[in-house]
Amino acid sequence: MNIGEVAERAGLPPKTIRYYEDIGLIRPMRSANGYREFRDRDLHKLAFLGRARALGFSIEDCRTLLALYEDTERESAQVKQVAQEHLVQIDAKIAQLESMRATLAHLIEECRGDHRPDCPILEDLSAALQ
Amino acid sequence: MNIGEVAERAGLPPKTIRYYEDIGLIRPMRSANGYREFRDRDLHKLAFLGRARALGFSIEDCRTLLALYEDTERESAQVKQVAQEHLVQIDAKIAQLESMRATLAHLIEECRGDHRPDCPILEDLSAALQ
DNA sequence: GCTTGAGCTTCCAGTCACTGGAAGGACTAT
DNA sequence: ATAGTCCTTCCAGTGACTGGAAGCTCAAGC
Repeated sequence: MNIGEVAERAGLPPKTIRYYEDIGLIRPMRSANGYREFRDRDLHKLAFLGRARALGFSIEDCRTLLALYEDTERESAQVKQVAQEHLVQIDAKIAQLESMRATLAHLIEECRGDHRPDCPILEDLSAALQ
Repeated sequence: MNIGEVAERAGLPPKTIRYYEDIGLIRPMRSANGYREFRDRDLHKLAFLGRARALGFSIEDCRTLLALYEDTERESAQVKQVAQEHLVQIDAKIAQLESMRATLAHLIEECRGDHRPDCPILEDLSAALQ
């Protein structure tokens, strides 16, 4: 398979696939013409990466997960730990966004949003000292 | 005020304040020795920026909000619109994270996390191809 | 055989909002 | 005079791509 076909099937842009090769996540073969030649195994890895990225794992986490995936001697505890640490990060981000959301939604409610200049949103932002 | 004091009082690192000057958000004066000389107005702006950034507004949004803040002729509707668009983005991010969280939490529950290699998390990731 | 267009290659630069570090000048206290 | 802290500028790196330029390869049609 060339990069276009594998991109289609893995659901990743060709640019991203080249980038993943650059950083050593995959190692496709090369045809005589210099084109990358992807095998099923590469496609499978790329799909794995796409799914892991969609779950928000960092590239370094993906590297770890891929290594665990290829290691038939792995202990599932190792995988679970990576996933649990990621879940903690996700929860932290959600909490931060919820907090922003609450403040912002409150300010928006207070603001009349008309042609007059007085605005509780700007008042809040400008009252940030202390 | 020098940059150290204003950094302390605005709650922003000096590096960030220099960066904000670089991109034209603030324009502190200069003392004869080449040091930046911040006035109350600059401090106020920096605190405004810190608060807006803490609410997740992008730098470009901050630029807009700061301009509206300084424009006594503004209509509060303009401010409200910027804030509402930002709220939509926050909601989208929260939804995305909640979706990731749900999938990940489910997979983590399923995984025994012991010394054996079989792992529903890796199985899910590797089953990404249709 | 030639042309056209799509697909592939590499390389460089840009994104966003900083952050770290180096090299060196200015100020303060002893 | 010295030491230590604060300030300056400039350059490079972060994460994970993404856009674009310049050029090679391939398949189809005339």
